[in-house]
Amino acid sequence: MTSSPSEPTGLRERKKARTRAAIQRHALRLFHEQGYSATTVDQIAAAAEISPSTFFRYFPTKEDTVLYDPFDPVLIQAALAQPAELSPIDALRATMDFIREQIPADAWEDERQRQLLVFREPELRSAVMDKFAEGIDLLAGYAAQRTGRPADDFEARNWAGAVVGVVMAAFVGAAGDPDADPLVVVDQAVAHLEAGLPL
Amino acid sequence: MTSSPSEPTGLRERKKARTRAAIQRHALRLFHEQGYSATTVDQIAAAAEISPSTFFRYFPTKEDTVLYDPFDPVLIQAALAQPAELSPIDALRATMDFIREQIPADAWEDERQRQLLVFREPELRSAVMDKFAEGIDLLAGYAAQRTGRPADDFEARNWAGAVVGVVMAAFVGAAGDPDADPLVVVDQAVAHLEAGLPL
DNA sequence: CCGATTTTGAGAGTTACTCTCACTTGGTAG
DNA sequence: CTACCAAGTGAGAGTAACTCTCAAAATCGG
Repeated sequence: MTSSPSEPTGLRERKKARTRAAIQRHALRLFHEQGYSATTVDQIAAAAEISPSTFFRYFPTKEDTVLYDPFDPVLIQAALAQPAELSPIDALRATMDFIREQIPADAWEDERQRQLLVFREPELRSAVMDKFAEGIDLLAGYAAQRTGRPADDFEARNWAGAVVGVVMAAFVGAAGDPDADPLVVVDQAVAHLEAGLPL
Repeated sequence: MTSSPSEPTGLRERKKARTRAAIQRHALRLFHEQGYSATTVDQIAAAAEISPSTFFRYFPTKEDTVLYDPFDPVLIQAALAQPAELSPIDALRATMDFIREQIPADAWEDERQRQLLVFREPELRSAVMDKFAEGIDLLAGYAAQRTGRPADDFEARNWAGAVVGVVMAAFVGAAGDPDADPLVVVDQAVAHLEAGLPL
């Protein structure tokens, strides 16, 4: 498959990574073909040519095959790398611009497919919402640090809640629309938030 | 055949309501005593003196014994009853005041216990987050209606997302603190949101 | 090449949930 | 009062997501 750019790891680790990727790929394909709940772990294991017990060594739950977002760590890295002069919200915007420029279009398309699946299946939706909630903690710490406040500052938390909420609304609203670009929608949402949410 | 069930006075219906309440009561008690995942449906059924299959006739899933919020419909009713002159956010505040005045203290205490449980158990947390997400749709429609906008208005949705996000942040932040009064925390959160989220 | 470590597969066990079927019980009409 | 119907119930079989254990196989370090 895709040749790793520079991974001087042992054969063991490469094989592991390949198996992991294979499981995820086959899982997503099967979910796409038959739906999430109609696909059993046994089917995924069979498709990836591993035993069912091995499946659970790679993914703690069936959900996790879909839930893992490869861009999450990239995004966090980019956010932390923003210049300190920027306000939290400007830093956020700059981070999104970074994504727009750095992520190749086809990878982004895969990611969109994943998002669509995740918002369509009710079982997965709730798991994703929980990830959003985790995002509040992350963003709150980020905002607190950037504005020189204590880590558990109430206003920083509140701000983070509003940002995540606005993003959540955008995603939930656009869940059915396969043509909506999440980045654009989030951009608009953040702008409206920054303007003080005029109604 | 009797086709006007406007009066819930049959012996059958009363028994049903009693069984339902008994299941829920024993479920919550057992969850409190042993933890949520350590409690099996069979145990709940045994405690409520019904067969396991009957359990699922009353609650589609084990989660649902905890997830049902008795104040939800009351809250929605109260929100809809607010005078039209109030801005969406003032209407919201007035609704919370209504709760504060109308809900008896002991019922509210039970509700707080339930909330604590729900935010502590990771399995339940994600389900609750999904309920929050549903809240966005509800609030968005509410705000749109109050400001004379189309039901799917972007800014109304966005506003709803921010409000729900802020509330979510408050709850998640106060999840571990059994002394925090949710109403007070939400009050502060909404005030900060209204002030434009200064950081 | 050999011994230690890691990874894997087979299989048994638990639990949430589904479905079917026969039985009982509450409500009602004659 | 009786006979009948529909609703509520329990027993039990079945499925699927996990969990755990143990032994075989692959990989690695020396």
